[in-house]
Amino acid sequence: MGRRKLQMKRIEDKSSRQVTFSKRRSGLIKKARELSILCDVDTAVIIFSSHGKLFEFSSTNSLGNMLERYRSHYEEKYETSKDVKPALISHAELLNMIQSQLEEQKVEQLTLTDLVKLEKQLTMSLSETRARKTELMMEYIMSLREKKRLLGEEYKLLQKEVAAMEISNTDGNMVGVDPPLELTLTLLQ
Amino acid sequence: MGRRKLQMKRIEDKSSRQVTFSKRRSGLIKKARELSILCDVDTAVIIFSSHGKLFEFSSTNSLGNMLERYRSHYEEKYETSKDVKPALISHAELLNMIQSQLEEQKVEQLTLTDLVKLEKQLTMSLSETRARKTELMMEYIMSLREKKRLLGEEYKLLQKEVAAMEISNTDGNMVGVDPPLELTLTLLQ
DNA sequence: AACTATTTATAAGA
DNA sequence: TTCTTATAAATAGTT
Repeated sequence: MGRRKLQMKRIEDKSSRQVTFSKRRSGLIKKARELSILCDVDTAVIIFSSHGKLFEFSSTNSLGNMLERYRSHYEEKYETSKDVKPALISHAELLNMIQSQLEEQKVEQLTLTDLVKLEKQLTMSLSETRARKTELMMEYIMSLREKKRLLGEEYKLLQKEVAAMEISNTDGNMVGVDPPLELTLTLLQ
Repeated sequence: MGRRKLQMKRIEDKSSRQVTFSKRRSGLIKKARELSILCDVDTAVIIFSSHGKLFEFSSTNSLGNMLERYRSHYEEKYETSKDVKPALISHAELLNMIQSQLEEQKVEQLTLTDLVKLEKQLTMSLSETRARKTELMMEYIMSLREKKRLLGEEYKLLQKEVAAMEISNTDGNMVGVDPPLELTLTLLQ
């Protein structure tokens, strides 16, 4: 669809190959986006330029999700990568930045509804990330709590033993030691 | 490009949504193939229909190759930073979302330069927020460590007292109690 | 980066 | 569904 019909083979002229790459790349991504919106499906596009530069599109909030989904579609065994990362920024902040960036452009073109829609999109993707982060934090905190619990048990055991010694001491003639048994375990609550 | 211009939103009529899906899906894959041939690049497309059926295209022999390449590209990009994990939504993805949201507004008002500036702003703000979160987490972790440290000190004190009792017991005639003093404080490391 | 002549994709109709 | 066709959209070559 241009001035001439192209033969379907590599464009040899480097310059026009680059121009065509740029045009068709954005065209492809636009089509992928439209497909996902119009037909309510998830679409992803990955492009590696001849020099290894990556271009990507995903209709879901992360291309990683698509890839994971793709893998699970075929490979039942896929190591769930735990190296998932915290989300980073509030929606309000993000919107502020976007708005301020656009302020000098055509803010009047952006309705509140547009921003709300945008926020909704961002919210969805952020909430997932946030959930993963919370999970990781909870794991860590639970492991600390467990350590404290174990220590607390040892501590109580020791208390009992000390108490037993005291009793045996009152029966015998032991030199007085006055352990601070009133130490509570509030720290372990 | 048809008899009428479509609104860019989900096609509600199930039948025509299905027809459009079929047409545009093959169109998208055709475009992906042409892009890879004309411009000598590697392209992959993944589509999950609303009922989970997978459609795929890859210019290389296997889509798996593309995904591996994608993954290594991604990991390489972030491998150097140990503390900070990569965001689930990359800036590229974020920009995709923003752009798609704005597409029907006034895209022509947004130059690539604007988007690059926006991305830069986002990047800065993300790293700040990330740093702040790390700070907070560190604070929290440090407070837990402090609690453990205090508890450890009490524990050591108790050990000493028990040891003192034992010594006085060997001097006297105490009934044997054998406290597990070998309990270490490794948990507190 | 823009512009347009053409080709291509596709929405609705048959 | 599949084929047709009017029309929208993409884009090759040009400026």
